Amino acid sequence: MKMNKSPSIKRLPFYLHELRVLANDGKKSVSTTYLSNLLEIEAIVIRKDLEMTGAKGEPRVGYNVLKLIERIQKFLGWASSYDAYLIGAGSLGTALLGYEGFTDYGLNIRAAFDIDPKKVDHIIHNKPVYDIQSLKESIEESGIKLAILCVPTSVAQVVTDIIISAGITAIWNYSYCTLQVPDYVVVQRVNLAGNFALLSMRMAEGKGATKSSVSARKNQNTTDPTSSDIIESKA
Amino acid sequence: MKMNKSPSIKRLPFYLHELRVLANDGKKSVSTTYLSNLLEIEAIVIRKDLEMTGAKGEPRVGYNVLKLIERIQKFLGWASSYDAYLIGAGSLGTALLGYEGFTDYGLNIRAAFDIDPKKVDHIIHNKPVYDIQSLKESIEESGIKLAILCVPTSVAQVVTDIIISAGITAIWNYSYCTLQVPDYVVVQRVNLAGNFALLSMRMAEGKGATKSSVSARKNQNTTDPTSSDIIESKA
DNA sequence: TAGATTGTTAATCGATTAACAATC
DNA sequence: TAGATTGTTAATCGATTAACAATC
Repeated sequence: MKMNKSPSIKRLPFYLHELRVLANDGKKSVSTTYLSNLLEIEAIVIRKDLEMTGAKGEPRVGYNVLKLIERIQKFLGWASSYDAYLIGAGSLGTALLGYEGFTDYGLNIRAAFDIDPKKVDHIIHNKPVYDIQSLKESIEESGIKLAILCVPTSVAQVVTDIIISAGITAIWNYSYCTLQVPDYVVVQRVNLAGNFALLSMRMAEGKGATKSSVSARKNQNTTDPTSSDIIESKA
Repeated sequence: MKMNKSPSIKRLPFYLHELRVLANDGKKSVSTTYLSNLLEIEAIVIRKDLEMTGAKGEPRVGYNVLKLIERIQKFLGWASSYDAYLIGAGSLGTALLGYEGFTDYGLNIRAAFDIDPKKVDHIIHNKPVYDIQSLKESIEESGIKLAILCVPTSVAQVVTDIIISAGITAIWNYSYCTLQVPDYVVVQRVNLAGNFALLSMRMAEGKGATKSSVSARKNQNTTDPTSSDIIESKA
């Protein structure tokens, strides 16, 4: 049984999302063939991924939707919520503050920190924004271990050093730079550029296909959730 | 020679970024060992990736910085600029409009489209925001082929159908849903959830490492740019 | 020369895919 | 039973890693 494969892990949230929709619709069970059609991922791939979570299906029937949701959530550690601080409430940080989908990941942004006096001590998307001066103290007092880093590249390393010294052990890095951190700190890096690189390569290939030359067959292959656009650290 | 490996392609923008910094500093040549230290990617991996672009290095010296930049840009198709429309100027869309780094990817957002009268016909981050009613016409007239999709999940498919009928052939999908598109349309999907899944799995592992129990050895392994957090379509 | 590097070939590792047995 | 499905085992494919020759 495979235990920790990144491509598989990255696909799990897709299953989870669809399963929640199904659960909402009152569906009791679901087959991998059904999910396969929905997500355009091969059924055998889905089955292998689910195996990793320890989920058990029933031949001829499929998987129990609620049990499967529970399994995946537990496997990902999304059953309970991670508290986090968001650092840098610029345009990207503000967008993330407003992203309600994070609760689906079991992620709870408790507060944001910024240097801009116009933002400090205000509320953005229902989250308090504090002065970055108080960041170290807040981390120490709250015991929060996870930081979402959205500061400019120029200060990313300095801020990183500070938050690590305050007790942060996991960083979701939206700043476009390689952070120097001690071994025990986990950094997960967002790589929008890499994602766009894949898109532009595929646009460039083109294969001469234009709208008019295209067959009318069922659309497919538009999404290969094997890879993605954000970078992770080694385990 | 490997020709189209996604993990490699996603790493290229990292090299490009550092190379530009080096070029700015007036550095003439660079070795893969140097880049390796900077990016925490194995030198042999970098060499293999560069080989893919057709770049040639000089034993004992390294690669010419400017030539390498040119090579990578050409390989990625970033030498000339892609014009794009951004659809949905909500919090995420607004953040992307303000992201100046896109010019580094050869991406030029020409305008945004939204349904909100408070935004329509205004300027956000120096980009005009038009009524989404005029989207179809604008695509047809401008001949723009690339759309950055930031609309709510509930309308993503409808909007997708419209823009494809208007001539869009490539979609960078920030909406969290699987889009149904014809074969000739390329969809690159952002998978923040998958990225966070990797982070939370690694946080959960933990291995009991706490700040105090940690060795002081040189930080490393904090970034493995092999995978990322956004999803791509099949070629 | 010794050493730092590129570039090439082979080996290993890991993920996907295929085949098919088992289930009811 | 036939058929839809899960689950398991083996085969294939692709990416990384290792080893080392070539260069100056």
